[in-house]
Amino acid sequence: MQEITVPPNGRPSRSTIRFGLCCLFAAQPIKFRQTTAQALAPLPREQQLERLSAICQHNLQQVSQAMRYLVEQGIGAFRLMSPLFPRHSQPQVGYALADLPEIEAIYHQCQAIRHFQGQHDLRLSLHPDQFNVLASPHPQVVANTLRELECQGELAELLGVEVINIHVGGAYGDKQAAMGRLQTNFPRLSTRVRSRLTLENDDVSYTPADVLPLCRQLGIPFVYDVHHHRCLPDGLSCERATEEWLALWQALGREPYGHLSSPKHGWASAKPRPHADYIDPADFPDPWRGQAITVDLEAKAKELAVRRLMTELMPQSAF
DNA sequence: GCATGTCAAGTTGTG
DNA sequence: CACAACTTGACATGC
Repeated sequence: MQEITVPPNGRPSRSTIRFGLCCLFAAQPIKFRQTTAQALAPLPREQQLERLSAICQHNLQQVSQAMRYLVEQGIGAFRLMSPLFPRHSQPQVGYALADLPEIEAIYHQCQAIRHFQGQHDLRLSLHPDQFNVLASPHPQVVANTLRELECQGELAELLGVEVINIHVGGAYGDKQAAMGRLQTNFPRLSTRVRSRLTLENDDVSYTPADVLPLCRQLGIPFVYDVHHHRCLPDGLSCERATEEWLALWQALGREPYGHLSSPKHGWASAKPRPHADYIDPADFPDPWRGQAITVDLEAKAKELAVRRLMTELMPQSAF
């Protein structure tokens, strides 16, 4: 294992802003593996588990490499791929971790990751995908969501992941009713999931003005995606939303988590939603300057985008 | 090798 | 009404 040297390039080791990378790498040779239920289905159970076990080990090894790189670069947060353990909760080919043939090695890898994360103050998060809808009126959808979130919670505990972030989901023509269903379903989650769960504003239905009160009622933090807020504005200014966002996390004694990205086709385009390769420093919200927060950067150029924004913003005294 | 269609799952808006 | 977009490609198949 390489010796970690922080800071690189003579820059200060920590700004008050902690920047985060999402899931993947553009240039670094760090790749995650996957498999599909269809590919597994024809195999005997034993072979399915062998294959899954190998993929899990590969992915954990890649996480270790990713974390070492991030620490070297002064990048303080990392969003893990949600299918790190592929098909974990899938009804037909899903599995309990204890069933994997190499489970001892896997636990050992997890422990090493958790230890490294703690040693280097690297903040880990998970962002289970769009199929997880606690506000759905369909019991089956909610049941699938609960099952998947519990798998994510198990993973989070093993790896030292602090945040499991999801969206509220669909509106079904009545946002208040949908948010009520989410509140009803929330207590059905285990403590290990509830203690990590956060809700994020999206760009089609739920704005910060919707999600902030919901989070307050549930006693969980709000992840502020400022790009979504710009795509789907509400009565709240960025300043106001930022104040409430920070207050919520501070009340819980935790460091605020936000998301930032730039529009691929510019703000004037008809569709500002798709993410650009890099972050335009002008898109960094003024009210966020100087705050002790974590900002995940959603940019196609991945680690290159994080490094570029950090170099562009660091020299300024505001950081 | 390389190109291409497919992958568990939900919901919404667009063409 | 089919399909892309969403945090994001990688896998599996066929040539």
